[in-house]
Amino acid sequence: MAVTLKDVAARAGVSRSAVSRTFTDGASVSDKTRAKVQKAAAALGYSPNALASSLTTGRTKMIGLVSNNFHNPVFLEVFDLFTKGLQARGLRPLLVNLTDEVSPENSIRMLRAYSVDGVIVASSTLPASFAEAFKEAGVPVVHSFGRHVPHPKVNVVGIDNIAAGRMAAQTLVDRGYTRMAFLGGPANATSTQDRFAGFQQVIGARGLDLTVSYASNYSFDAGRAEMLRLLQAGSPAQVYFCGDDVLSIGALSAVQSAGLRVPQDIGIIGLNDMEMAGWANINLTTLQNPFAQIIVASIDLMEATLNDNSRDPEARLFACTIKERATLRPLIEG
Amino acid sequence: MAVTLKDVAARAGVSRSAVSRTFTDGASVSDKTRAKVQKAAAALGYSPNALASSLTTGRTKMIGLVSNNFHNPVFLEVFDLFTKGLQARGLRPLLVNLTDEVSPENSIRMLRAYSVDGVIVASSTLPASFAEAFKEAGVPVVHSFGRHVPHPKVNVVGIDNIAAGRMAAQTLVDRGYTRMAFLGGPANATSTQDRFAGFQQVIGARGLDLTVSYASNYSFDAGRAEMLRLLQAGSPAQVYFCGDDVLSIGALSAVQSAGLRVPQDIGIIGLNDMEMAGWANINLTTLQNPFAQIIVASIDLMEATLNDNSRDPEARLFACTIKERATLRPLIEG
DNA sequence: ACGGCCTGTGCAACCGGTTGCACAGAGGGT
DNA sequence: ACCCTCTGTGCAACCGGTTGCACAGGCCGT
Repeated sequence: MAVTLKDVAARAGVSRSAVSRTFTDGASVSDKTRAKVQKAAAALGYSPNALASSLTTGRTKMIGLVSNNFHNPVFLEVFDLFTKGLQARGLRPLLVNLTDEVSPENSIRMLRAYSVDGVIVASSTLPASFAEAFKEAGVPVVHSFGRHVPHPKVNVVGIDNIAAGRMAAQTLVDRGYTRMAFLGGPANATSTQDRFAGFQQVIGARGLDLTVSYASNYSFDAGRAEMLRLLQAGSPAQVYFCGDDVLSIGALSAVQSAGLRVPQDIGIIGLNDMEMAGWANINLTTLQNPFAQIIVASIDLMEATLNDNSRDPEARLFACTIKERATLRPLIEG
Repeated sequence: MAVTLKDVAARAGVSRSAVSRTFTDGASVSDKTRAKVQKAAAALGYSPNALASSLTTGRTKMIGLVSNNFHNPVFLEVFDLFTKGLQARGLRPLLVNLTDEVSPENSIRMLRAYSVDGVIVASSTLPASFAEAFKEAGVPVVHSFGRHVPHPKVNVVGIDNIAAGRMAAQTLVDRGYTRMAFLGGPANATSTQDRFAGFQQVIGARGLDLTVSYASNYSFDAGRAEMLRLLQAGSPAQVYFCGDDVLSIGALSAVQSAGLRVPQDIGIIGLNDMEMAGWANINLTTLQNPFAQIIVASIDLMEATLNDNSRDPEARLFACTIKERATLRPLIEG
């Protein structure tokens, strides 16, 4: 059925090695044979079998793209950028949906069976140990959107969550808020903890009011439910720093449902700057997560690790920037 | 580095064939050798190389998942369901992001180089010819979210767009609307054309008013822009059937920005029932696209075609159902 | 004319598995 | 004791490529 090396060799009247060499760059072939081979290959519609060659070269150019975030719309943007970025470098994403699995064993076995060159764990909610298990299995790995630590065991790329917390706090202080609240994502997520730590640092240093609560997960419903609960409980804060845009949008809808106005009665600031945050009916002030930079850096790091799997793991982190829209009261001048 | 068949065979004191046979079901091995092999394999942490075996079996269990819809949030749900569904059957999705590519040649070459067993084209905006090119190249293919035709050249699974258009129209008629409008997606998309045809059938038969316009693409901004234009032009219709939920949400925001109320001043009905449509601050009445069914059917059809690539291509189509929320005036009783 | 070098080619072994075939040996029937 | 069948195993060839090595032949300098 499929046309192979041998067919091309026969038609071109050369050895199989000659054909193989014209299709691997850096190999030495004369112009004459190369021309013959290319003509025969074109006539037969031949293209080399990447998997067969991986058997001897040890490279498949496939990268496992592992994630468990298939419900937060920002991850569609993430998958878009990852697939485009990998394709642009000749790498192929083998997508793995973790869903309910928390232990990495199955994924490791599967991805090794398929001889992926490396694995990118794209998740803000998986623990560091997950990515580390791949490294222990000898698979080059990058954890994207993971927690930043000074000397990580595996490559990690993400935002500086502590700095982001500080930035959010400073933004609110500059606008004259005095009674703030933190409405985090799941309390046990390291990103939540780090953001809160940074937030608290700045608020605490000023001696301002700070209350804390957590949504059960990163979703609209969880954000709305938690904010409704807070409003019902009475005496809400002046402004809420939410763990994520989708949570913010849920909170926003709760505030509006309660007949209160944003930002006049209650302010909201999110984090991520997902596409939807910019929609005219939402117009959320938020900290912009530099997705594109993180993804480029992740792929860079992946390539570097592929070239030298013994290099020391590295943490690359990026700063968020504030994206001013319409859910905070204006800056106080002077 | 990696442990191979040979290592296991040596440790278990059997031939390589024996090892191979214990890992392929249906092969004849005695309980005694099987036990020996499994013990040795476990001790060495062996797992078979799927790509090497594909060389002789001709099956990789990899499926190309090709799409160009990386901006419509419903497709995150689609990818979630596809990856889970494929994984559950032991298939591995190799994700291809088409982005700006419209011609299938590159994808075909690439996917053949990786010997995928089949290809699922998941796109509502690619022409039928795209999927057909895979079939011509000898690759089993299913087009999900494609256009339904009675005798398709390739397997196609999707919704009955004409019936959906009729259902939308009937829903509006039942609520006493008399001046309706169709606010479609891109005018050259077959889904848009079919939905309009069905819509027009019912409206026309009653002699009711119908105006038509198109958004430049399936996005919030396009929906909002088009609706703002319509409102500015004056004398809007009583109700709009939008080509897609994300378009509806854009239109909804435009109506609200103009100071009009939904559904009192203007009604809106969408199509898809994306997660967001159910959010409390949107609450969009819409036709529910049976994603889960479509995806299960697509994978079923894929498996059937893998087992017999000469079977006749088949079209499976599913009906939408109306999801009542709050953007239409209530039903007229009696 | 001779030796040395350099380029390009083919042979054959190998990557990690699978599988048709021959055959050893156990077990059963008479 | 004999023959037959049946189960399980190993050998070796093969899947579609890559690559170390030997070597043919051309070219150069002297």
